[in-house]
Amino acid sequence: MDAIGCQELLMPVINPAEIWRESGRWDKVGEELFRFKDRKGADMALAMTHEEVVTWLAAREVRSYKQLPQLWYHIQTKERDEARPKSGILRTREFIMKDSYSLDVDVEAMQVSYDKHVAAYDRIFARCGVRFLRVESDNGMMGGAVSHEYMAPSPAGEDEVVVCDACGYAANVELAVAGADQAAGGADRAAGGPATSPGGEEAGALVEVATPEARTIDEVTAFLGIAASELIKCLVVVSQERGTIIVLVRGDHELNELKLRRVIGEFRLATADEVADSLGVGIGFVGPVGASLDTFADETLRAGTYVAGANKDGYHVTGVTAAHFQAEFRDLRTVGGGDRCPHCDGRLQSERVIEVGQVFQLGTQYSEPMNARYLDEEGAERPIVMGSYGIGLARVAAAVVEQHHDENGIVWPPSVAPFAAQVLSVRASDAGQSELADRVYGELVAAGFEVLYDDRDLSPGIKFKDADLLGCPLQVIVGKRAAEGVVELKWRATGERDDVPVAGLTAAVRAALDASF
RNA sequence: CGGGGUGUGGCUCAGCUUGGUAGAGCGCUCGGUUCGGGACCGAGAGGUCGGCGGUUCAAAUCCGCCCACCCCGACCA
Repeated sequence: MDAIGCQELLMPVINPAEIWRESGRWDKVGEELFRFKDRKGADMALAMTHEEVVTWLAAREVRSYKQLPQLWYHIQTKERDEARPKSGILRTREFIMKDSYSLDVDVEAMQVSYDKHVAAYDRIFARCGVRFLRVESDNGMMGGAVSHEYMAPSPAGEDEVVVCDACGYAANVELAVAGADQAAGGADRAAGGPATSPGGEEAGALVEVATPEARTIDEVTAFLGIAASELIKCLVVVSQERGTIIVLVRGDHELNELKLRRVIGEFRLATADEVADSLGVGIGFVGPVGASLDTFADETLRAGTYVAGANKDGYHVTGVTAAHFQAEFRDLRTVGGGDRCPHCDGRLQSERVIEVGQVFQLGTQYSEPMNARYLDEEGAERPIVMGSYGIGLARVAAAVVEQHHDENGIVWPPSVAPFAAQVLSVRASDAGQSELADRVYGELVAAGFEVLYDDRDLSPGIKFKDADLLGCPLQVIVGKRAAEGVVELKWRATGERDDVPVAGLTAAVRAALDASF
């Protein structure tokens, strides 16, 4: 952060509600924001992130374009009232974040600050030993336009991304798009299947078929002997802004609620009663053809011929194409492994990941409402253009451990190891060993290394196992050759050991750590 | 908020089905032996069985309510 010109600040955890009201997030973020009242009854919040504080500060400090750009960062506790803290240290209600903020004169300048952060983050994660993907992401409640997430592949992760190994396209499944892929769709099924109409894209004949008691995708595919990809999945949702509407995705696809939310705003699934009231049909037999509600369909359904609910209890219709119903086509489905890359002919792979960082181009999302403005060269007042950039420290630690361990425990990369080395005496009850171990520990500390010392009088097996478990990059073992002034230097990562005279130990440790960078 | 699970020495758990004097392993204490990859022998200490109420001659065990924690989902920068 310092290397790209950031200044470190310390910002308050306790925020007056006022600044959160100014930014609009007091009402927008909901229960995730910890709120309380002070003794005077004034609303307060525990900051979950610091855009408001930064913008408030910028509004008071920045007057002129000559003061820009500014890059500010801090490393601090953040608070979020998570609905369900889980996964060890991956999702907690109190956590430490490094976050920084850029203040610029315009979008082009902000892009420069953004690119600086991307470059710095690439270096930071590489140095921490984290294998990561930088993926396109959703901005969530942050607002703004462009956003990327830093994702560390790990089965322990809570997020999922898709990656094209041909062109490098990578995106969070929350917003990933897939290329058109006719092959998997209903249209190209071999003729003769019940879903295929001879006319292809033209509106062929609709045929009503009795499908008693076949409501779910599984039941209908089993009953008709067709693939799920030949069905239209028909969901009825209630939107705050648009009322009750129909949403269509292909039978083998999943609705991406985030994508739909971007189209229709907040929504929930309709209850069976609501479906019956608005369409007069049971929930398993709803279809787009002849339905009286506004309809949104996933792009995939533009092509192909499908089976869909007949809006009549106990019946489905076959031969349904896009020409048979009125709908607004949008990208609404969740992309997964095996889908076609939107940018090339490659296939997408999906991967579980730990989100370790995220960068946002905020634009004037905060500076406009909070009046953070400057005078440009012409003397015109303009809003500051902002970016924000976060790294979850505990998550980095978790990702490092998930990616660097073996059957014996953690294998810390030297850059992030809590201690560079662990000194242990094999037999603490042996005066010679203890004295030498004390001396070695003292010398290493004096030489500026962070050292952990296991001087417990326990059996050697326990001490070796514990040292491996803790995973310091180097172990200095003071044992049977103590009398000769020789100790053993062991590399945790490889298990490689060298006997080293105490006189050369400090130099050997320094050389070993230098070599690992 | 919905679904599932678990609460028994410090820790991990058995016992509950079929009610009848509360157990094991690890850890801990003391003595002795051992000592380069989680040693061994011997002797000990340690539990209102999550809480409240009920059934019963008798409840860790059966019933009801409550509490806490864990997992899955919803949710989530």
